Amino acid sequence: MAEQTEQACPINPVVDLLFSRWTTPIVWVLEHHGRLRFNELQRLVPSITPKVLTQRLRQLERDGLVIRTYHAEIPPRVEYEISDLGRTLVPVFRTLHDWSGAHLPQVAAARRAYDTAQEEEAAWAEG
Amino acid sequence: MAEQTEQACPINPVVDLLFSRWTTPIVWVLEHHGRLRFNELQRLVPSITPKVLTQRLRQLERDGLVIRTYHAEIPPRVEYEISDLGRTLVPVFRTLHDWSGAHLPQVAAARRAYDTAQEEEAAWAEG
DNA sequence: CGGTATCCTATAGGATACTG
DNA sequence: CAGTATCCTATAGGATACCG
Repeated sequence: MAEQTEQACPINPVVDLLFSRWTTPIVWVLEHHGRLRFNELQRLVPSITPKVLTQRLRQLERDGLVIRTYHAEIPPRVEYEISDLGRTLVPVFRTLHDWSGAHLPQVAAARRAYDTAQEEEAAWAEG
Repeated sequence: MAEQTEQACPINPVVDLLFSRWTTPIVWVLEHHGRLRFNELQRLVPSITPKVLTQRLRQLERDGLVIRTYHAEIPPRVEYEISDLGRTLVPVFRTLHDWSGAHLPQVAAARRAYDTAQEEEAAWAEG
């Protein structure tokens, strides 16, 4: 199935890579705060649980977007930072951010229009 | 939670809007084939079930990215097409596509490196 | 400190059958 | 034709507790 979906939409692989849940907040925070320790990340990415944070960080590390550095001290210290490859996402994120600024209000308006149309339709069906 | 995640990452809303599952293939196909009927869409978006296709199309219609036209004929005919707002996504998708071409190979290489490192570590622990 | 382990639930989404 | 309706399952992810 994945292969066929890929064929129908060439950006599907990059969507899976970059926009699975929690990945953008983590990359964004690392991009803006530099090196961070696990607990700092957990504080800066609100309401993420340690389990899920670990999962996503491992995935991002494997994908080469994030670098994990383990310092064998007592107590142990682990630092996460964005990689050069991860930094190539900055213009991508800016594109998305720009699109948001320009067009999210239109989306909000479309939703309002759709919802009121639905309500009117329901009211009409009612009586 | 959604609000806090938004604060941590300003592109989170647009990610939720554009990159929830199935939305990019649908928008992509509509963008490249023009007007399509429900069953044509179902054929062009491989392996999607009618239930899920309906759900996503309703969402895209509500968000103003897709236009649904109902022709009250027998048999009924419904056409879906991308809206002007939806067409503003073309440069966004191109950005993602360009990033893929430039950097997905690096991601693949990073994964191979990570996996072989893991294997070696496992082999070393084994003896 | 930086995670694991375990358990649990909620939701997305698949399969199948049916209908105005 | 263009969907609904129903049932079902798999997975993501939350809560909590624990560990080297």
